Amino acid sequence: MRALSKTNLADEAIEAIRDDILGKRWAVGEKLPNEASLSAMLSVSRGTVREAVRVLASQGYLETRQGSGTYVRATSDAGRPLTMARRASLRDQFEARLALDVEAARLTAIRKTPEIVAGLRRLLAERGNYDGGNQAAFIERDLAFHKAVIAASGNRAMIEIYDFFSASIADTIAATLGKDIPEPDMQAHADIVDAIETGDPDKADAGVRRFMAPVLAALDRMILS
Amino acid sequence: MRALSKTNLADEAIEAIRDDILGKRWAVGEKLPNEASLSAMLSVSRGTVREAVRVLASQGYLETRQGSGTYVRATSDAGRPLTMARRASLRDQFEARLALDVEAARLTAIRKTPEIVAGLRRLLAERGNYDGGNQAAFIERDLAFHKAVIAASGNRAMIEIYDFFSASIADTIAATLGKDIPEPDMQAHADIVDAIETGDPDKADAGVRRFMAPVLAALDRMILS
DNA sequence: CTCATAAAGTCATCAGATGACTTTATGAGT
DNA sequence: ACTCATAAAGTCATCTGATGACTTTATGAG
Repeated sequence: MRALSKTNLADEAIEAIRDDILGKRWAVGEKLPNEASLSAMLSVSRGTVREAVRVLASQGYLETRQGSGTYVRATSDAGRPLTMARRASLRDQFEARLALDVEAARLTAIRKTPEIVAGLRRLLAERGNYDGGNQAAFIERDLAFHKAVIAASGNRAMIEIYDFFSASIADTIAATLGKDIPEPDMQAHADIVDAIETGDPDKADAGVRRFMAPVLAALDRMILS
Repeated sequence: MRALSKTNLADEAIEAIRDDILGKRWAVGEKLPNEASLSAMLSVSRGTVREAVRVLASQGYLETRQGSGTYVRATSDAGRPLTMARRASLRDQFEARLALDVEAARLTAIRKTPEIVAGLRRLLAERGNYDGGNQAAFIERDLAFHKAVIAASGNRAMIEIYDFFSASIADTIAATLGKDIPEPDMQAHADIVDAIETGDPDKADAGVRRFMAPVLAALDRMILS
């Protein structure tokens, strides 16, 4: 390890600056030295410093304000763990997805509008029941419904994470499991929409759990067998 | 929306190039035009192109080989959404965290062992009540308890995401809010452990919601004021 | 003391040049 | 013809210097 940087001053600059951020050399909100100073400190040109700073800004560590300076936005390493979350077991991923599905259904039940309910009913109708045909297409239609529920919750953080998981789950299914997906429970799905329409978070909650339970049970059977 | 880029050619360049990558303009492994050409295409200087390319390389989309060229490494978008989740509002982040807290408490109630319960009680005792002292330290002790619940659930995916959010939330609080954190509800916390001990998922669920409700309410007040 | 204005500080971007590395073309020797 | 060392061309890596735009601070008149 190490010493793998023959021609890459910018990457070294990135590491040096990130280490200082993680090492709390500058507090959150504090201003970094200006580009000229960093350039001198690291013994690289201003252009190289700019490339490093822009990468760190794109990763959420820094924030640059023209005319003012460059500031620390976060001193944590968050964001990196997520690639690990994707490597968790499929069951764990489904369980995490369930947590989001439940909470989003609750929120949507509270924040619902007639338009939202109508949209969900339309998506559910389009989804239909699995007729034995193109499985990938059906999964996509099913996912469109669930994403719509999440989107209707209005919670951006949950939307992003759900996207992350659904993509990851779809990949895993395609790569490892193939056909053995449990039946989709149309009635449970319809119940969820009904609960949202009547504004009952607990019923929406229960509906989500009901439709997800057989999926998790099926996964458990696969793990045991 | 859009047209929010007064002084940020590099970000526009990043988007333009990423869109072309996502739009499969160049296949995986294919070589991009050289820096001078990209510079001309986008009507920006080479330095700006380099900043954009380096960001995309740091995100896994591109790979540069000195003397050879710049190549497409991946055309998928997985992993990117999470950086966006961090930019969601603090309330959204808390709500997402709640989803995980609830589900983890449920799972832990089902999968509990005497050792787990004892560990949680110990952490809760260490946490204590907020005595007006070092706030950051208290938040850390509080977080240690919640993380232990998540860890006890045994769900790796949720552990990783929780880490992601708690770090992000801690940063945001430190940077923007300062002192106005709502009271911690010790009784609700103790109730959670009790519910876990008796193996009652619904009670654990309710306990989590009870302790989190005032936090979300406080955030709503801040948004309104 | 207030506030408009000037000055200084800093990031954003550009242009040109040199070095280092990779790929391709060349051509002598076999 | 074929091989292969070498030259040439192409490309990224980095540096230097300069100008514009924006923000913050200092200034001074009222």
